[in-house]
Amino acid sequence: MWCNAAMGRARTGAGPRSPRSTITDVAREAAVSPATVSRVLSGTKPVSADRERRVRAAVARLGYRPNPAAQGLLRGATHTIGVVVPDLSNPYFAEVLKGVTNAAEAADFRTLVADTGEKAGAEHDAALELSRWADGVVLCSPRMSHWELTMLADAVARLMCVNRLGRGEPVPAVVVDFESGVSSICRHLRELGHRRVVYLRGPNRAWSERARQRALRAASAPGFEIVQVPCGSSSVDGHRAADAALATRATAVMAFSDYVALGVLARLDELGVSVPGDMSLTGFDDIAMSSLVSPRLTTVAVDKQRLGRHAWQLFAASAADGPGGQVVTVTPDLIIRGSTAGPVT
Amino acid sequence: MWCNAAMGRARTGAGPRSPRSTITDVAREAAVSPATVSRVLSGTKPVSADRERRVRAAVARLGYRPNPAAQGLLRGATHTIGVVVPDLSNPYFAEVLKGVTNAAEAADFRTLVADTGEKAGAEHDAALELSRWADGVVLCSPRMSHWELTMLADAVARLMCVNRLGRGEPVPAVVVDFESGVSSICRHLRELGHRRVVYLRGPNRAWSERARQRALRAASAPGFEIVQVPCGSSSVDGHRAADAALATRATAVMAFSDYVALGVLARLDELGVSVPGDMSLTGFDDIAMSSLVSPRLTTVAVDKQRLGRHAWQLFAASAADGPGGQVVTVTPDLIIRGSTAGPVT
DNA sequence: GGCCAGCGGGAAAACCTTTTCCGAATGAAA
DNA sequence: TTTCATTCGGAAAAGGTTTTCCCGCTGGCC
Repeated sequence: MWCNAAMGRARTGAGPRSPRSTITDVAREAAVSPATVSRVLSGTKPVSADRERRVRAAVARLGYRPNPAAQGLLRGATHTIGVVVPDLSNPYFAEVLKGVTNAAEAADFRTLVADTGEKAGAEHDAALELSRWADGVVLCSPRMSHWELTMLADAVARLMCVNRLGRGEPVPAVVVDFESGVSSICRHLRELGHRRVVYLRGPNRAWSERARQRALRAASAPGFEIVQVPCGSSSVDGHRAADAALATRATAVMAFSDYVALGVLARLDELGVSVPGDMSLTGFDDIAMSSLVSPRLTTVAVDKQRLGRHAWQLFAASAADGPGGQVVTVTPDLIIRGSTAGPVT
Repeated sequence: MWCNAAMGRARTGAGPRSPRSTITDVAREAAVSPATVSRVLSGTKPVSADRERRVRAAVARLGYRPNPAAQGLLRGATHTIGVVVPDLSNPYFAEVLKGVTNAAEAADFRTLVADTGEKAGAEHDAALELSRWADGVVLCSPRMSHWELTMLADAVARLMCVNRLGRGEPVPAVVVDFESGVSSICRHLRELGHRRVVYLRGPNRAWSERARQRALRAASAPGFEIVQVPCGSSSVDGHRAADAALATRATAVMAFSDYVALGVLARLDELGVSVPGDMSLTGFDDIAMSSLVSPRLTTVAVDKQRLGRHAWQLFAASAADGPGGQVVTVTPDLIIRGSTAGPVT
């Protein structure tokens, strides 16, 4: 199919530098009007068999493909969705992006991506810029202020959030039920007999961190003490914070994410602290690597591509309905592996 | 800056559903012609101070942003670059994408992304589709046939490859010097005293695998035997292939990639085989996780974002020069960590 | 004081596609 | 044979921006 087009172009001797052929060229070549070419290609209205054949032949011969800018201009829509992520190096966001991209592709949409380099200040502008080109924008774990997000929602017609949910933020969102995840972990550790555990905090500005805090408050009780240590969201942060965690004399470490947990695990290994013998360890997210390290990491599994697919569905829904602050919640599952055990007594 | 625009829009009471304001609206608001508005915004020609002030005020009040489709239509260029990756879940490709995106952003370009789901058959069509929208397309580790690539180069004006280089493929490329990397690993293992090592093969269709094969042929010699075992490119493949590798009675395993090596490491751990005590292990790429596992992985470090940046530079260069089959080679560095040691004798 | 140069600004064309509107032609029915 | 209905196809407008072309005005120089 496509090879006809390519070969046709090659046969004409037109190099890739030659200006792309337009619908008018095709029309002239097929001795019909541009309107007829458009009709054949879009199937809007029936065209006589003879003309259709001529048009298809001309299209193949010239390697014609409609100019999307012109289509976009006319339709007022670009068939493109934008995704803003804090950091493409982070597999979590890459997976969400993949989920969006695959869903978009299936609907014949393109995906524009912007990487803000973890700078919260860049998120607003990136989204605004993307919204010029895209019909809608997905914000991945945005750290921007409530105020900025509200402004943005006002400027961008079809805005969706992943893992960010605010009261009074009228933005459709798909969120992981962090509270349920953290609760499962707490319950698991308590049932194992832990009485004093340490939690390594993520970035304060992250909405997901605040959600975790709510769950921690609910879970802490007499006989189950939770000590907090500031940390961050990367494995390097975890590696650095491990010593402070040890100093708390807790028997288990709950890390903000798998990433952080892997950093902790590496540091504990360096220090000769056995996991789970001397110290239990849990993560969050279930990234691919977590089942490949030793011991395999007890964590909470989130289907990240699914988050992306849901975000796409919110986008698709926003075409029909008005802009409703619809929320999809994805509940993660506790995966008990080898990094947790009862405390040494 | 941006908040003026947003607030202006909010102040007018125009919801996000209202049609976007056009240059004509701004012109009417500022009591000038559309041409003047364009000139103020682009700085093409000087405009009197008074008019300029009026135009800027109107732009802010209406929250006007030029329609990129119209600009693209007129300029014949979209200020967009496309990137085709086999799998966004693979951090290697995500990093390359990040490199391209960041460089593009700096030049005020947008980035379109397509994920082919590791299906070689989808690459050609994805690239062709992206080329409709983008001014150029970067192909990441394409597995398509030589023939398909040649066809594609003919149809897409500004095509660049990452980690794919063919004689007679007139496509600018940035490639890792796999042969140098594999040679370093072989030399390292031989110096440690290994005499019989196993290589876990990657996908046959991958160009990088063929480059590795050339280096292996050059390195194999009497007294340094290289046994090959088919494997694949994922950690799951490595996990599966570990048993076959053990059966070869080699003293070291060279994996196709870090990913594969991590799978091997996990399997060896399950089997109670000590690394590097009983078996040495090497990877390729130096992904983030490789310095976090225990033992830390001896590997070859490739700066993946740099690959992306170089791809961008090739794109930028292709604007000036004609389409030359320029090639940038990035030489990776051997990183000796804890997973290699002398063989047990 | 008159003429020329230069500058600022507006009108309009061009970019490419889709879609509406209308005309023409063909077929059937009266 | 005439008329109406139906169908197919072409002409043209619209969509938003940039840029060229041209006009008018002002300032300087002779």
